[in-house]
Amino acid sequence: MTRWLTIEEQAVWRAWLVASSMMKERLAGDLETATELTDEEYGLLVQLSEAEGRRLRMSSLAALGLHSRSRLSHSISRLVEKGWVTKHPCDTDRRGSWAALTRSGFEALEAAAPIHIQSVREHLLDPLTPNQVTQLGQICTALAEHLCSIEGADTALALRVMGGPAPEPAE
Amino acid sequence: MTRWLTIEEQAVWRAWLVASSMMKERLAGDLETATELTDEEYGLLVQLSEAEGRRLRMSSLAALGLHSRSRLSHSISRLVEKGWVTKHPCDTDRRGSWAALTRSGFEALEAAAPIHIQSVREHLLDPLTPNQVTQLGQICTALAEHLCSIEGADTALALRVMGGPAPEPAE
DNA sequence: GTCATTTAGTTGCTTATTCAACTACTTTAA
DNA sequence: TTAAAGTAGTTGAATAAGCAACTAAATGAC
Repeated sequence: MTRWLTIEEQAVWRAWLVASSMMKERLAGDLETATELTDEEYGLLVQLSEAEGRRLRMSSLAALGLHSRSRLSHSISRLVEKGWVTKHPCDTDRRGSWAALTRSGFEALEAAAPIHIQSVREHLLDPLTPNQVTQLGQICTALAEHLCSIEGADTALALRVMGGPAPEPAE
Repeated sequence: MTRWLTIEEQAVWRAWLVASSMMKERLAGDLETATELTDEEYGLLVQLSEAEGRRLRMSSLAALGLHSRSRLSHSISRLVEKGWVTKHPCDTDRRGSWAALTRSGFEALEAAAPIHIQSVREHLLDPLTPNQVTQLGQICTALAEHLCSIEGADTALALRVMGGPAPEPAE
């Protein structure tokens, strides 16, 4: 027998659903109207920008984000065409290849970051009390841990890298 | 000047990002492996099932969910082909049309609902303490209100209808 | 060493999503 | 009453995503 959701549980679930989908749309919209990057591109470039040497193996990149291998391959090709990423072979494993952020990719990212940060503040942080922000962090961490444990993913890694904020203007 | 995110703020944002995207993926996955409905189809059928007469105008359906008009049109066509939805013209406004849940659509939904509920419990509610569930509800409601107010959408409507849980086995 | 297996990544085909243009009807207002 | 503007919805072409088959290299078993 199915244990139905109570009214309160339904309300929580729906609020989550609405908030998370609207948030995603809104942040993507803000980014795409104010910069030359889409949300997806931004995410990939951020990952690269934060990696050592501003480059990552395709497999690492796929493991981090939520891209399938195939989608990643397609997406990166587009980024290469736009001149924001270059690819070069890996010499310790000749099957592999590196995707590296170019100067111009980095610049595009630098230009987009303030918009994105502003958007996160405005739509996620500012509407909540400081207490709620803390609570939200704890809650989402718990959820992420649960979800990672289920699929054997590494939470620490996921939380460290995904969709991060800013390209360190870096040395 | 950009006001950067603090470490704590970054952590909250990333936890949110990871949790919401993994949640979406996981729930969709659970549904699609255990039922004949995709996540998107489920959402549309739920909306229809909860509407009066189990039917809605295309425009209402578009306004509720996050589908563009065009996407909705395509999606509904597919549902019609599968026999889960029928369309008929609206006689008070001859431009308009109704999308109505069929018997077989309703049955598909009934079969899928327990899976979905179970999934929501397992991945969203159960990993949290009762307190956290309450907090999450308040937080997401606040966020949804903020986001709705920005784009002039009706929060009450969004929270009432979107992505709901169960087809009331109904009279 | 050599054959089977696994892993890295790409490619092509199918399906889905978006965008812009379009038809048809309603509403407004002169 | 008729022209202008707005609204409901669809369609078709272009782009993106997902799936399965594929190449090539590395690993592991014997």
